[in-house]
Amino acid sequence: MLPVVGQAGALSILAQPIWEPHRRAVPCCVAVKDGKGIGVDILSDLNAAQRQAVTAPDGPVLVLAGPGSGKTRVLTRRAAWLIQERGLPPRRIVAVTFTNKAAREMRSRIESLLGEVLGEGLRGFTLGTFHAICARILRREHTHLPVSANYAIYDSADQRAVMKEVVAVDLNLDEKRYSPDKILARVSSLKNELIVPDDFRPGAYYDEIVSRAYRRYQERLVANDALDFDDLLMQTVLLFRDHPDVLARYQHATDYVLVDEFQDTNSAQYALVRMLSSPRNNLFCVGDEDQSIYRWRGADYRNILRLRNDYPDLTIILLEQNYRSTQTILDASRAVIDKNPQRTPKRLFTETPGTSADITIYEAFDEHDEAQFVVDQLAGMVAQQEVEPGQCAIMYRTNAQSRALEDAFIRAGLPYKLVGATRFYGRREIKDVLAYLRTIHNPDDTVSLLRIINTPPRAIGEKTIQALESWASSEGITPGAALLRLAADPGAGPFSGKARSALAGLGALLDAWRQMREVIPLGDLLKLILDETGYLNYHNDGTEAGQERIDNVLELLNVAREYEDVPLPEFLAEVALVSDVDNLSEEANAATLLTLHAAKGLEFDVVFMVGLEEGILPHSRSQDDPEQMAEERRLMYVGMTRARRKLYLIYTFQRSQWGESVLNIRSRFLDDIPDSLLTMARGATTGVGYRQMTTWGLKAEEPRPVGKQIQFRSGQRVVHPRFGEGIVVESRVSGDDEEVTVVFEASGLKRLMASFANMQALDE
DNA sequence: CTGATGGGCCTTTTT
DNA sequence: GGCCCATCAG
Repeated sequence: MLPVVGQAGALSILAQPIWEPHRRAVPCCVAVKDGKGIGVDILSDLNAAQRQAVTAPDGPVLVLAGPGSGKTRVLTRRAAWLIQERGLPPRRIVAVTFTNKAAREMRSRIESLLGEVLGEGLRGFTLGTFHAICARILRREHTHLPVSANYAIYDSADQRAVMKEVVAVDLNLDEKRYSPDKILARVSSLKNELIVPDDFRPGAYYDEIVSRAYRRYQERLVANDALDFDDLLMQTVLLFRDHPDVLARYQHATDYVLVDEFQDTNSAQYALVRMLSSPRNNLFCVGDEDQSIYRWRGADYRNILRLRNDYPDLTIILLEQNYRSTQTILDASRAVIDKNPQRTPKRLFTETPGTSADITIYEAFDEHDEAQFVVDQLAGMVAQQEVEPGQCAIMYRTNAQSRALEDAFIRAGLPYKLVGATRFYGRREIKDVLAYLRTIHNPDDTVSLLRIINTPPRAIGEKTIQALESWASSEGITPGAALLRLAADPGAGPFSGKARSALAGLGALLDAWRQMREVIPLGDLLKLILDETGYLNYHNDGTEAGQERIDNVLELLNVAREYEDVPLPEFLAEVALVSDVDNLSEEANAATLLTLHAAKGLEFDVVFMVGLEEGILPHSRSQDDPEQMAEERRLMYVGMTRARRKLYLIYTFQRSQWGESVLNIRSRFLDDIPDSLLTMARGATTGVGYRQMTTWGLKAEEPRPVGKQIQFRSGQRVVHPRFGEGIVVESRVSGDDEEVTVVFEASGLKRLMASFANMQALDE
């Protein structure tokens, strides 16, 4: 028997006005005592172009805003202006941002701008990411969907679990040949293009598999009462397309739509923006095609062009004055981005002069030297009181690069903030605990149930799970529902004594929690789960890693206590949609380590960009596609333009990648910056290619002669009859021969045996 | 049924 | 260098 619970949450959602978001219990700072007058402020401190944008007439507006040109400022002022000068009620405005953090900041800025004039604050103002806004719409309109109002939001790990089942069980294919991740990537791009399984016409054989997998995957999601990230967008668009009455309701409730980071919208998001803002077409988009870095996620900066075509009366405003960086940093960034074809040329300028000392270029020996250099420079500047640590950032292309940097910071005893890498909400222990909450909330979410069914171990193994699943399916219910039935009627089902008591025990716990959640706050519920499962003790193995896991769970408990009076579904949805940047704390005065992607929209006094090497930035996976290469260049541009006063550009001579040493050539992007804008730090050289390595030849460790005398030394120039000229990287005795590693000018890295290679040493 | 161990893979970026 | 998976002994 299923207990009837969960109505309260649903009702409180339905009772809200159509657009009203849930307001968190966490106090949000409303700067009421701003002292300034009311009304005049909105246009103060704006340049002509910014003012033009803020006060633009109704209808579609596109603001093309270069980095540091006051994009956020224009967006918030526009919203405030609409509310105050045009008298629009906040609840009739929809504003979309790229991250939750940006949304939070925008809200508090508007509130402080408008001050007391807004008695009740921004009540009903719809402000959030596309995903968050869509999640809310879908929950409210679930009757038109195949899922309930309690639907779970699956992240990539959950998606993977589902797709693995699809490939292995439903399609009976080899996971090695048909990687779930690859298929998911295809499915994701199909969803971003709004292509449902029925509309997909596979051409090649592989797509035939994708098509079948896509269909089964969707079926499994529905069976789990779940949607994935891409569904949030696609299903909302489909909902609006197939139910004109629903769309009309939202359109009537919406007078104005504002969109930030417009260059990073995908087809689904673009469709959504068009639908919502129609028929009034009061649409205000802000973006910069040069900062479009999410192509791989379906984003298409050409939406900016589409906007021009779709709205012939589009007002376009260019913001070209930069208020962030020095002239030197701006010139160097421009030298890099100017090489991209097909872009609107911009004349970015600043009134802040600069010198060539603003940009330092450094060739490190390897990633450890690189990290040490960063730490030394940082510590030096902080000691001289030239900069606050919190105003410094170290940026890299891939998360894997953070490790060496972290090590150096730890060894130097310097604090740092790390964005991404092992994302808080991606950690195993956090996912475990959230899976408990998700199962309580929605027992049909089988992915979550399977995650916790034997975590911590409670003697429910593979065999028992299979028995549960087959019994559930014979009864026509989900495994979660089967567990609850077993709790109510421990005699049901075909289970042996041990398995039966284990399953019924878990079912009873679930059942009890499901009833408790109605009457106790979220934090208490979580505490109860931790206590009754012994989850913390499960990780208490005396190791450092175990303690860290416990700390993380306790941290989650703190978060849950902040959401005390928030209904469970709201909490789960919010938690599923938080990004790393959202959690970036402003409090700690420590340097920030983050990927270039995560750096978008942020600014720092001092920026270190590391790993500026061919294969890393630009990434090797982008080499053969000009479009992707253009995106790598934009990534470089985004990184450089984050810096206010000082920019370090760093690359290494050699780097360990995949556990072995690799010799890298410095990034082509560096060579696009005129020397006159740069200062060379020790070790840096201009000019491309392997020649720079001679600098390090002497620094490289001398091979220790073991028994036999060696012929070649690292750093030595050699010539090979077939490969031509090169430089020895390493040479060591191997058996009774000598193994020489050489990087050749023409053909790159080769490993050769001295006795066969017939190489000649060259004199310098 | 669990935990330890070793081999074969990779690794871009994230809401 | 690390993660996931399969395998095996208790």
